[in-house]
Amino acid sequence: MVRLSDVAVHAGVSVRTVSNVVNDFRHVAPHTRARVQASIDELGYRPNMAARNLRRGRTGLLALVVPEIDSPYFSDLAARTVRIAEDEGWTVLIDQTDGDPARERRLLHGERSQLVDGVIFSPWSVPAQELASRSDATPIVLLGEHDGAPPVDHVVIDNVRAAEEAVGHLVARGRTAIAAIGVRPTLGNATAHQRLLGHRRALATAGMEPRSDREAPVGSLHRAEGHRAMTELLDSLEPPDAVFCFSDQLALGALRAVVDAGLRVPRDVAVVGFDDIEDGRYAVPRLTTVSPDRDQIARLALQVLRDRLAGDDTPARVHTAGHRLVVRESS
Amino acid sequence: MVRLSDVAVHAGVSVRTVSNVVNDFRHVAPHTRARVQASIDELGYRPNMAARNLRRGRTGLLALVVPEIDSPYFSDLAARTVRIAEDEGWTVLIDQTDGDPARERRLLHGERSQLVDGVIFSPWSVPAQELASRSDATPIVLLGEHDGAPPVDHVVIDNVRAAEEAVGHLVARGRTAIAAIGVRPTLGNATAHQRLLGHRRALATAGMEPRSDREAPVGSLHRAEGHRAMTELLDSLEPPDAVFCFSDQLALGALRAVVDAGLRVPRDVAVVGFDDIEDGRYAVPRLTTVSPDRDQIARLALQVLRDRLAGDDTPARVHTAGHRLVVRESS
DNA sequence: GCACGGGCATGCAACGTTGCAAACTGGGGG
DNA sequence: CCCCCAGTTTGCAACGTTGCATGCCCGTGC
Repeated sequence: MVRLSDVAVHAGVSVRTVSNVVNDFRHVAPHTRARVQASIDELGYRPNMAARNLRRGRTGLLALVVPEIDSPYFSDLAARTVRIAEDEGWTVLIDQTDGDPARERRLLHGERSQLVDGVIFSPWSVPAQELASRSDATPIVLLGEHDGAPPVDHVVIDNVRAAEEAVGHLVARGRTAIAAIGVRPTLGNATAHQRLLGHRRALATAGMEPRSDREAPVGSLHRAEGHRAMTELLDSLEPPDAVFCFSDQLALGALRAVVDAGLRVPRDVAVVGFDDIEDGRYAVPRLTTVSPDRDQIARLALQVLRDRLAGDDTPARVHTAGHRLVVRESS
Repeated sequence: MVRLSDVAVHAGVSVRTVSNVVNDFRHVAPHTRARVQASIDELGYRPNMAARNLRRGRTGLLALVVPEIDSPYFSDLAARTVRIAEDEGWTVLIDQTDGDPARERRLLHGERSQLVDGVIFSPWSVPAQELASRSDATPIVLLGEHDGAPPVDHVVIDNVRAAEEAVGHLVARGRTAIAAIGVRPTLGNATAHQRLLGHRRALATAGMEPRSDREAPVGSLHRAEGHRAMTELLDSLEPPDAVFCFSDQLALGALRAVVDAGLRVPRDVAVVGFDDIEDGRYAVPRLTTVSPDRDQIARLALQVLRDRLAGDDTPARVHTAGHRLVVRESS
């Protein structure tokens, strides 16, 4: 390992001067800078991050905690976050909870606290009240709503309104038996609840009765669950002619279930998803969906952390990112 | 921030003893351990990773460098790697190159070298010879083959054989005009070349002539390119009746192109992909594909790094993971 | 000619931890 | 009764870096 002192000896300057060159300190004479830089290059010096972090009290790392990195929505979000964070000089560490409450809890309460400067947390099963009782001092920002507005910064989209728009679109298309897939029994996850609320509101606006047998719960947001739920809906006495799914993954599973039942989309059943994942754009038929502004979500989350790290101690706020309904072939 | 010394004062022992408790050192009296642990819990002590890393000379971090985290293949691989690495006490940092040669180069030559203990690198555009000239001492393991067998550890699958099996399957299905999509002009990426080789071999075995107008190059491995390439193939004078795509993403794009052309899969054109991403399992029709054993890939890569960090300095080797052809509806 | 100031270079100390080796304890054997 | 040893605890130093404060040098202005 090459240290600053090695470079200093090689260049015939002090350790401090080498450090000044490495850190682009202003007051370094051009020829000194050039000489030191030459030594750095020749010796192949790399700053020791551990030492730098220790001295600076910052690591330059952020944790992005998601239920699963291999779900399209989160991998897309992760990719954007990594890119945007990099532009601001941060490196992102991705943590996967698999929805495991124990793991979420550990990460929430500071498992990474001395390793990262801040945490972007997408909770799955940890209840809101527990978020509030967090004692760790590392700045954190939550993705997604949580009931009871815990005193933690949030980045959200307007899920109620988005769901309302999606279902309103189905109504406008003349659908009369509109089901929802994606209801979550877990209280912790308010996102599903908000979307259900929007769904019901749109039905109410259209003068339709919400029917609990058309609000299908799921165990996960994966395709398989969408497939299963849709199959059950189609097997019911009064099958729906449209379905609003709380994720594109569910929608793609549902799409497949419609095909498996010998029906056509959108002729027999219209399908709308949520998330705007790439698969939906290439599905047959192309999936109508709600597209959250992920870049804005990532940017807002990073901005919150940046502000908090800069000493901003105003009360926690909720930051709302945009969304839009993208109508394609499936509805 | 709570330090070891704070805990030491609180528990009435030396700093070193607290450290011994934190690190599960054997020779600590049970009652001492209990008392120290109580202080740790009460004060909410968290080890300072920067200091620990500096002292130990290890960070416990690994970098996983992939072209893009939001492509299904890599996000799936990343998810598995993170899980398996965690079991071994490692934390994985995911780096995204976007296929940018400059960024690949930086990461290859040690941009992260003082931050991570090892690197799992999935190169995209950096040529093999440059891999060989790597001077950085951080252990590295490459995913995917590279011509010229540079002196770096590799984890691969037998791409030639896998491609041969895939195309052989199309031959067995009675297809006579079999195209390939995914040829890469870049010399660096030998994977595409290997798959093309397997494709040609299978054709030769079946007594068919390889035709360069049925070997479609692509600019990326995304759906859009698969769509474009397939559209062009279908527009040719003698359109193929089957296509082997070098990735599932390409295959899904191709699938869509067939539908857009008013044709049916597999009746008019059979489609086979490569990677076994989840979307393929739910596509309409379900995609036939080559499924690499990703868990084995991740495990092999981690094992290589573990061995190298333990001081193994035997010559670099090539480690081959398994694969299998999964026949579904698209062929 | 001298004082001053801005640009530049440096020495010292400290960040929080762990490796090392030494020091202490109590119990059993000589 | 003393010594030895295993078990336990401790002090010291060092990991490589950067903040702070200081000192040096040279050019400018009086």
